[in-house]
Order: sequence, then C-alpha cells, then structure tokens
Amino acid sequence: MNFQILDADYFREEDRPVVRLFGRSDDGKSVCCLVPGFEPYFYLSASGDLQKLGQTIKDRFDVVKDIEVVERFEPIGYQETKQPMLKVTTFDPRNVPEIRDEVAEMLGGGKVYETDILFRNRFLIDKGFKGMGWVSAETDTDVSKGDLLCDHVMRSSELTEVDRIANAPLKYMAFDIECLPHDGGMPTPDVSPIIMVSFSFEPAYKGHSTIVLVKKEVEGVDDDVEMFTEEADLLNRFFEIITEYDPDVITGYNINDFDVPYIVDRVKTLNESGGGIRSVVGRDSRQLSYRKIISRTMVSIPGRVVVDALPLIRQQFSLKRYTLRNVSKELLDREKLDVAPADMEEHWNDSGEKIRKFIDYARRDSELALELLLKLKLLDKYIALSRVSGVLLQDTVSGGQTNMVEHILMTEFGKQGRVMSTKPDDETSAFRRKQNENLKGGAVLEPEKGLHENVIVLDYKSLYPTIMMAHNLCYTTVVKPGTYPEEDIIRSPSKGEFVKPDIFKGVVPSVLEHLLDQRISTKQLMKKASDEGEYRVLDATQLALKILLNSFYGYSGYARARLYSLQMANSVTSIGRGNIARTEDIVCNKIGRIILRDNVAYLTDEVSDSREDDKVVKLSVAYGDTDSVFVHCRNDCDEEFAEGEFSLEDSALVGRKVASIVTASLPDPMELEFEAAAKRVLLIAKKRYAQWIFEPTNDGWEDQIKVKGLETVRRDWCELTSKMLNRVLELVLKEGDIDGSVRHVRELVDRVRNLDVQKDADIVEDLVLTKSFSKSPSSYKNKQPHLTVVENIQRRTGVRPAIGERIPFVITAGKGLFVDRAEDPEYVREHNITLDVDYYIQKQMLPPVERILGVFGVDVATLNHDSKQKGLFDFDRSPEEKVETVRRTCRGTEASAQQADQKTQSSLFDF
DNA sequence: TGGACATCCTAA
DNA sequence: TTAGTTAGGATGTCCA
Repeated sequence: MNFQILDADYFREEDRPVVRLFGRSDDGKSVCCLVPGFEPYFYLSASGDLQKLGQTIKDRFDVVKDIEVVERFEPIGYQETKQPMLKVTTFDPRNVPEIRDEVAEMLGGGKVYETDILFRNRFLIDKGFKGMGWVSAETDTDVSKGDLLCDHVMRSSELTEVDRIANAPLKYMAFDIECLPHDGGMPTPDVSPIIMVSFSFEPAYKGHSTIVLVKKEVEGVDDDVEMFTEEADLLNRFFEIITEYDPDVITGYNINDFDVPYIVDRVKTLNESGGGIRSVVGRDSRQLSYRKIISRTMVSIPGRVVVDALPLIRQQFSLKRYTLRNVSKELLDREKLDVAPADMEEHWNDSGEKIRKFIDYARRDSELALELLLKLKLLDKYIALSRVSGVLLQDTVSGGQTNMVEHILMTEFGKQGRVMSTKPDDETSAFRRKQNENLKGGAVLEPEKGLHENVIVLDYKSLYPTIMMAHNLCYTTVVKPGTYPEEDIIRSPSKGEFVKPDIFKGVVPSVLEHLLDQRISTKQLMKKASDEGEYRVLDATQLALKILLNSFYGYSGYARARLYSLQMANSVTSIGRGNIARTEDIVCNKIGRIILRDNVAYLTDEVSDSREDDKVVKLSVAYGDTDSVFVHCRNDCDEEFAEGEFSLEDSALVGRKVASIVTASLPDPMELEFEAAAKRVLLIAKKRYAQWIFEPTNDGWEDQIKVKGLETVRRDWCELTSKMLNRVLELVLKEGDIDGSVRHVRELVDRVRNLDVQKDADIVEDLVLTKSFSKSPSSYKNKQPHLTVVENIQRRTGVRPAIGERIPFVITAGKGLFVDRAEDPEYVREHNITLDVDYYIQKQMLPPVERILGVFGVDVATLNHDSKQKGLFDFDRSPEEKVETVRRTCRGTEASAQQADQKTQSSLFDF
C-alpha cells in the first residue's frame, strides 16, 4: 500500500523502539505503519585507544547496546582523511541524551556528535524518507490496532520510497471556541466556561460542512447545531467529532496561543471536579497538550498536523493588523460577523435572535479560518518545503529555516561519512553573536538621486548561492588561512581560504547545485503541466527550492546553528561586494556605450564603421543594492533620449547585451540577468525609490509602479500618506505631472486642515497609524506612541494586548509630547475626541511628499495650503516665482539640471 | 540645540 | 528540539 508521510514518532515495545509512520493512502484511508528494528546511536571522537575506551563505556552504561569503531570526517573544516570515531548504539532513544553528558566528560579533549537528533528524524534521514513523501509498505502482516485510530494499521520493516508528485486526498478541519468571560474581560479557564465550539470541514463530515456545539438549549436552529446542558458533554463531543472525522490537518485562527491551551486548561479544571473528559484528538490515545517555550506555545497532535493560520498569514502577508476581522476583509474580501466581547454575555443569555446571531458568529470564525488556509493555499509552500527538505510537515509549518537546512545537510553528511555537530550551548551562541559583529553584508551603491528615464534593471540570479557554488565555499572546504599552498586554495576578499573543488568539492556547493538543477527542471515541467493541480504543486516546489537555496547563507552566519562559519559567511558577502563593484565598472567603463543597429546591440569595438541610423546609448549605473544594478541609458551627449527615441525593445536589447557581457566575465553558475526596463525611476535615497517598470512577458510587456522603502509600503505610516503618495508617484512617473501632484497635495492638506469629522469620515479612517508592540513594556527605554495606547487599553479594560500585536493609534489634539497624545482610535470615535490635524499635516503628509517633490524644487510652503488663509501661498503664482522654482531645480542635482535643459522635460517644471 | 540613541520597518 | 543574515532611512526621545 502506498501512502504519504504526514507524521512520524516512535513508541516502546518490549523495551525496543518502534517507529510509527502516519499518513494517508492514495485511496483516502488514514494509515499507520509500524517499523521495528531501527536503533538509536551517536558518535564520539577521542584520542588514544578507542577500542579500550569503547569497552569502558560499555561496561559503565548498561543502556549501551553496541559500540563500534568507525571512520568519519569531523563536521567543520577540510580534512584529507577520515579519522576513527566510536559509534555508540543504545537500546532506547532516550538513553542518548541520558548518557551523553557523562560520556562527554569521560573523553577529556574528545567530543560527542549527533547526540541531539530526534529519533524520528534520525530514522527519516537514515532511511531516506521525506516529510510528505510517498512510501510503499507491505500490508500482509496482520496487526492489532491497539490504541491507534487509523483506518489501516500495518507493520513493515521493508518500506520503499515512491516517486509521486500529487498529494493524497487530505482532510482539513478548522475549529474555534467561544468562552463566556466574567464581565467583558478576558476569559480565564479556571472560571470561564467554554460555551460554544464551531467546526468547519473539507471535505464535509457526514454531509455537514460546519457544525456548532452549544452549551444551551436554543430553538429554531439548523440541524448542524448540537446542544448540551453540560460543558463536559460538549467537550467530550468535541473530541469525539475530531477522532471520528479523522482530519490530517487541524487549523484555526490563533489556536496555538488561545484555543488549544484554553481547552487543555479548561479540561483540567473540569476533571479536577470529576468532569471525566478524555481529550483524545490525535491518532493514538494521548490526550491533548501543549508546551510553552518562552512566550510561544507549541502544539502537536500525534499523526496529524496542527496549522495555526495566524502565524502563516503574518509571515506571508504584510498587513496593518492581523485580527481575523481585518485579515478576512483584506485577503478574502469577507466580513467577519461580529459580537463585541462586551455584548457576549447579553447575546448568550438571549433566547431569540441574539443567541442565534452569536451561533452564526461562532460558525463564521471556523469557516473563515478554513477558507484562509484553503483559498490562500497557505499549506502548498510548506508541503513543498517538506518534500524538498525531507522535514516533517509539522516542523516546516512551525519551525524555521534552520530545521530544513540542518536536515538537508545532515542527510548529505551522512552519505559522505561526516558527523554532524550538536547544537551550540548558550555560551557558544553568545560568543558567536559577538563574533558576528565582524560579519559584513551586501554593498549598497549611492543612488544618483532624482528622476531618471530609461533605466534598465539587471540583477544577479540567486547571487549568494551561486557565489558559494562558484567558489566552493563550504564548511567542508574551509581551511585555516596560510596552511595550504596558494595553488590549492580560493581566497575571498575577506581573506577566507577554501580548498579548490578538484581537491574536495564542498557539500554545500553540491547541495545548492542539486537544488538549483531541481528548480530549473521543475520550471520546465511547469511549462508542460496540463492540469491545474499539478501546476500548483510544481509552482510551490520551485518556490520552496528558491527559499531553500537562499537559506544557506543566512544559516552559515547564524549563531545557534549546528554548523557555523564566520569565515564562510564573510567570504560570501565579500565576494558579493566585489562583484557588484566590478559590475558597475564593467557597465560604466569597460562597456560604456552600446550601439543599436538594425535591432542588434553592439559594443563600440564590435562595429568598425559608423552609420547614420546608429543609436548610441551611453550607460551609467544610477543605483545598486547587493545583487542589482540600475543602468541609466542616455544619448551620446549625456542627455535623456527624446520622447519615443528609446523604446522598451531598445532597453531589452541593451539590457540583454550588457547582462551577457558581464555574465561571460563571471565564474559559472553566476549570472547577471536583464529583469526589466523602467521608463522612469525616482531615486530618493538608499533602499528608497519608485519605478514605472515594464517587465517582459511572453507577448509584450507588463507595466506597474513599483515602490521600495517609501512610506507607501511602510505600515507605520497612515493610509492617508500612502494614498496621497501613491497618487503623486503615479502622476510624476507616468504623466510627469508635477503641477497635478502639487494640486493634489494642496487639496488634501486643505481638507485635512479643515477636517469635518462628519463629512470627511473616510479621511478620519485613513489617519490611523499602526506600530508593532514588540517587547515587554518594561524593556522600552523611550516612550512610544503605541505603548501609550497599550497602557490606556490595559487601564480601561484590564486586558493588555499581546506582545507581537500591531497596535492602531491616532494622534489627538493637545499640548505636550506627541507620544502622550496617542490614543486608541476606537476610544477616540466613541468619545468624539479631536485629532491633531497639524500633526498629520506637518509630520505625516508634508515630509514624505516633500522628499519626492523636492526633487523638482517644490518646497513645503508651496504644498502647505490653507484655503481659509488666502493670498500668501496661493497656487497661481506670479511668473517671477515660477522662474525661481525652475532655477532652484536646475541648481539641484546634476541629473535634474540636465533634465531641465531639455525641451521634452520642460513640462515637468511648468507650474 | 544638536547629537546619541532607541525604535520601527523595510531592501536585499 | 523548537528564531537565517546585514544595511539603512526616518522619526522622536533623552540628555548634555
């Protein structure tokens, strides 16, 4: 029988570990396969007589089953030969952590390896099985199900990997609980009962796509509402439904931090007074539990995957708030039904419309959670990451990149006879963090500030991974500087030394090569994919490969990594910095000019003659960051091309020519790529710019305004700023309409200045700022506006928003520091408090727009318009003033001076 | 008043 | 068992 691996763990059978693989078969049955015979082990290296040491260890620890002398490489550093080590096999997986410290003490200068590898991962790695991968098992062994809650239980030591792309028909379930708090505050599990639970199912459960359990008799409800008088009965039914439905994926919104811990604690409270609740939710008889690990709750359910939609959405979408209400509205365009916490008690006690509304509200919440997971395809990426990295789905969903990188490297290390380091202790990590002060990053070129036309965007494809591949940078190739002959090493600008690949090909470069090859072939398959499901899986796969490719550099400089090499990390970035500098030099000096003739791009020395219709394109680098360069194309006289003289196709010809020249100068597989052509680019500062960009598609070009770093993409600015700036950027980039921009800003400023709360309700909405409440209030050294609001809310409601939440606030009118005048928008609305319009004009509107329009000589005085104060800065200025504006612009940057000289650009300053 | 520092959030 | 990296801009507080 074939099944897809969802989860894995082990149990003890007559004092021997038996691995359990949980999964779902292609015909939709849940499966548990018991695999006996796999043994836990670890390694140690020491000087002296290993045979003798082995005997000593075996005599001392009776949990040691076997000791063997083997040959292995150490994890870090190039080594010419393997060295003898001891492989210690124990009876039980838990013996390994039990004895590792004592064993380590016996070694003196020696070390232990792989003593902290979870047994299930050890099994997956050694056997070559992958999370969400397919395996085939013999089913002929008859096995009693015992406490296992699966359709099929089997036992097999002979499992084989199966090559299959499609996923099994998985079952998804979302749930959400409602509690009855004391008096509008936060419910606490010791006193506040769970009064409702809602479920949503995909596929449906006994014909129901949702079910609501209610601790109350209610009349006139649908048949998918089940009613209980006892909370314990309701909860027992909750667990019964889960085990009966037998979902593979359990989801919900904020379930890890709220619903699951609440249920667990509530069950405990009820059982203390004889509730008799058995909270079995997994595929074995263990009861529901959670673990708190420093402000973070981890939930795992045997045989299933727990997916809290909240952290996934946080990670994947940049939103101002992550309440279920806001997320549904922004991402699903669906409204959350609402019963305010303060009104819950009233709704609950009602026996008519209100209680039915409350039930619908509860139902909608689990519906939304499931919809988020399925419609936004949140899980696709994680399933692909599991299949590519081999890590179990639960671990890709709730873990970080470290998990996956280490799993991949450990698999490869195992194959090459190399042992893996243990995780560093706190002291080591702290030391490494200190060392990391010497880790330098990418280079950011000083932008040629101002507005430019005809800019080509070139970027390096997977820069850091290709640097590691091209230069054989690896933990396994790094050597102490000066210890190997020049001809055998590659030296980075940061003075890191690595043996050449013909001496030893690094594990990381090989792994990256494999990942890159897979990505290329996956993209090929995507072009041929016929059905949508297959395309979706392939697309997620190539994305997962990209994520993994880009994880290795960060991992190499991560203080808590099993493998850490400052020398390697620094070499990657130093080569990167050298590379972008060299690229700039090639583009500006070595190439300098491109000749366009008959739709072909030539270097100046590739043409011997000069023709009438040649188009000479002069190149300069206007900006660059880490792996990209913006190449400004101008005519031979250093001026912008006249309207229509330089087409997108010309951009592409030049861009591809330049990219190929640069690529040819680089070691394989480093590659500079033509990414897009920008008609206009506005460079404000490093990491802050806007482009009107045209990306090549199969049949032509796709244009958009792309904004990086400016206030429109920052969540700590209000919507008013974003909207105003977006309009200004569009006018400037697409129309070159400075005049219109100024008019637009003046209009908005005037509206805000004379804000009518009734009439301009839409603007009031747009004045809300948000900031992330990122740490405990006591560790803030300065006052912060959102902290003021957090304190206000806590004082009024007794509930403090959770750390990590984004806090909305507005600035109210009054005297003193602005932080003290930050207030909860909700509270302001209810109490009709006046906002500080001056703050919004002076701090939110004018500075960002001045940074943009200042490029064209527009100053704050021009923008700061007040219709009630006629005369002074009236928009229809005198001719003399207009001249002054243009002159100021000309005096500005060199670029804008050049633009001002041109006829085509004069309209920009005609206001 | 002005510079150091804290804080936030983004680019890559 | 449980958190990839540095570079950099902008704002506002704190304190000399």
